[in-house]
Amino acid sequence: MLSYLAKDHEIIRNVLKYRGLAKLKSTYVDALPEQVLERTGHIHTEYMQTVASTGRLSSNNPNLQNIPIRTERGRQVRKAFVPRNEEYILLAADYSQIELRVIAAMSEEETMIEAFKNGEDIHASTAARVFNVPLEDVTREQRGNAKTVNFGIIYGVSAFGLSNQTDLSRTEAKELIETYYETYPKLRKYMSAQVDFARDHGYVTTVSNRRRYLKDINSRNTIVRGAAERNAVNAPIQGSAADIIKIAMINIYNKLAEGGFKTKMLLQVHDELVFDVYKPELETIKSLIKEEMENAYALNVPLDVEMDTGVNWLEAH
DNA sequence: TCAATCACG
DNA sequence: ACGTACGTGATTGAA
Repeated sequence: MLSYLAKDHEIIRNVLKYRGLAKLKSTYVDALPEQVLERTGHIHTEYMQTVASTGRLSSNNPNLQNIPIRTERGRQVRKAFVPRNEEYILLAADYSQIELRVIAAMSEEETMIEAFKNGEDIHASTAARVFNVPLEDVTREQRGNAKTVNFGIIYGVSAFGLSNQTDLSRTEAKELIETYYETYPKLRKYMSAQVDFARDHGYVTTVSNRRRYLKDINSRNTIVRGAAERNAVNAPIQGSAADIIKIAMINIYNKLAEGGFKTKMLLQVHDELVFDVYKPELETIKSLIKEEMENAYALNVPLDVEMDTGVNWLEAH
């Protein structure tokens, strides 16, 4: 509501600005130095394996999966995460668009699979198709709207939700969603098949057969049932991505141990792994990690991993 | 103890 | 007519 009103009132913009700064100060700047363990000189997060209903990890005490990156002041916090000493460098390895690749693979949507096989910018590619323009004529706005739909689809967005998230009217949003499904017809089939499966069985599954039970899937309350139906679509996507990165983590852990490497795996942030790399091992480690992450699980689309190094976590992105 | 807010993917 | 995009954790302030 305040974001909505901000355009008309300076005081509301200032309230939001203050809150943003207060958040950074209380949650990160003040709190994190208190979390340094005296014995090691490091912050030690705790990973929970049985909290998130989709199979993701969660992180607490402190949460290191929500370190700021979206604002300039927030990025200054991320800079504080550094290698153990000057003989080491941080390496961040991210799965590129893993959830969209998973939904493309599970739905066997050929057009989207082809786009990934060709190494296309999926949001631009989607924009070109749904707005029916050549790839090189896609505007920033069109790509932005296509990106919002691509993400929204994974969550089961409505025309109302999409219009709130973009500058499109409800009617335009509805048309865009319809065109999207005409562009990627197997996606709609897949989503409705997941909901049907959930109605019959009471659960849905990921690529490695992790289940999420959906007790509300046959509820007579349309609101409650609608939420369960979105869960039926989203959980296999988010959960399969979680399965894949967990397999990669196990294989990387074993490879690091077998190879007697000094490099250590430090953090997991859902589609990203962060390593403290012993500099002489860097080139070996980079190819090892890329190989293990991209081949952790064979889908009918390629997985792509982007990596970068830096003297701090911000620079490694 | 809970809801609201806001940090992340 | 209704409500309206998934998954988390930390902090704050009121109940």
